[in-house]
Formats: sequence, structure tokens, C-alpha cells
Amino acid sequence: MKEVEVIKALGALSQETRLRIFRLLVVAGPMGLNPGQMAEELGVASTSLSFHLKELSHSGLISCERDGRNLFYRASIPLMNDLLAYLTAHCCQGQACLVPPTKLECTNC
Amino acid sequence: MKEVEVIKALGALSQETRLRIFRLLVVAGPMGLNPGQMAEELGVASTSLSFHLKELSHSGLISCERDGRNLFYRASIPLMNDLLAYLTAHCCQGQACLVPPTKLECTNC
DNA sequence: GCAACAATTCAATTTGTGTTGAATTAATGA
DNA sequence: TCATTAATTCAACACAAATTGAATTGTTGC
Repeated sequence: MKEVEVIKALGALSQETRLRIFRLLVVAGPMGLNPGQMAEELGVASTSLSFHLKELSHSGLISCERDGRNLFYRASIPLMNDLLAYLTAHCCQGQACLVPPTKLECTNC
Repeated sequence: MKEVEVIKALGALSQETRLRIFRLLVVAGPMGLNPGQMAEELGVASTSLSFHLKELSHSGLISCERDGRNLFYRASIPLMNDLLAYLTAHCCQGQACLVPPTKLECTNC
């Protein structure tokens, strides 16, 4: 993962609405959620939600797929794992110092 | 760790200069570095460096101590561990889904 | 085709972030 | 105490980010 990608992903998560969207999608799992559901759950205006979904999409942290009239967004766990790896793997001059390795492995991931 | 603290820490790290400062301090370890050393290493103007050091300090990711005419900044590994824990622990509706737990344990930490 | 719904895009505004150079505070040593 | 070094604070500016309401695109079912 490149520095610029890490910065983009961290920047995407460092905003209240976007962090909540991401957490919501992590919890939702492989089914994903559509903007309508997220807007209701989070109490965010649709236009503002769209803005933040685009930010998250561009960072690679979420993906989007259309199903008929609805769009379904999902958290991208692989990128989250890459991000965690970057934040830990560079410690101690590049040597692995994490005991043990960081990787999300769960029903949603 | 509260949501607002997580956002502040992520925001602090989501900027090129600050991410580099932090990485530099992680590598430097318990000795820490002073602004002069960091300015030379990173090629950042002192006034800009001060601004970013303050941002990182306010997020809790680094700490500062004076020794005579110099200041020594150090990475705060406990907060980094808290941050990693937050980003992973809330997955799967709050259940731990990380195998095994994320925690930096190394010579610098 | 057209009304209804889902979501996005656009334009305008406000607010926050980052950089720069000048001025200031703090500590040392001759 | 005064020149020097280390670092910060301040003010001004440029640029990016977030919110809002109105307009637009895309999809479905009658």
C-alpha cells in the first residue's frame, strides 16, 4: 500500500459521518446497505450522504453495486486489512514487531 | 477510546507531513527527536513543522518534553494501540473477530 | 410514455486546513 | 546582559472540505 493511499483511507475515516457509515457497513456485512437505509439509520441528508459515500468509494474502503433501483454499498475488508498492516508493519524500522499479525477474520470479513 | 478521539487521531495521521513525522518518531523510539532533526530529515519549514507537531500532540499520538534548549518529541505507542483496537474491535457487531488481538509490542513500543 | 422513486450531481456558501514570513518566547554561554 | 540558537505563535492568504437546496440521471411499474 502506498503512502498516498494510506493517507486517503485515513482521511476518509477521520470524519464523523464517514466513520459511522463505514462502521455501519462493516456490521451489515456482505449484504451491504443502500443509501436510503443509511440515511435513515444515521439521520444524514441524502445529498450529504452521497458526498461521503463517494469519498469512501474513492479511498477504496467501500464498494458499490446496483440492484435494480437500489444501490448496495459494502465495506471492503481487504483494504481495511491493508491499512492496519501499514500502520503496524512499518514500526521498528520495517521489522515486524506485531505479536501476532493484524488481520480481520470474521463472519463479515 | 471515544469516537471523537479516534477521529482526531485518524485526522492527525491523514496528512503527508504528519504521517511522516509520526513514522519518524516511531522509528526513533524512546529517545525521541527534536524539531530541528525532524525539519532536516523531512525538509519542512520550522513554522509548518510546529503546526503539525501541535496537531499530533493534541491528538495524543505524540508527547513532548524539554531538555535544555531542545524539545524532544516521542510517539505515544499506547494511543496507537488504542486506535488499532478501536478500528478492529468494533467489527462484527462488537464481537472480537480479530485472530489474534492487535497490539504493538517491540523494542520501541 | 409518464408518474414515482432512488440516488447523484451541481452551484453556492461556509468552515476548516496548510503554508508563509515576521515577530515572539525560552534557554544557553561567552 | 547580550548575542545566539531553538522553537513557537501570530496574521494573512490560498486551498480543500462539508452542508444545503435545486436540478438531474437512472429505474421501475402502470
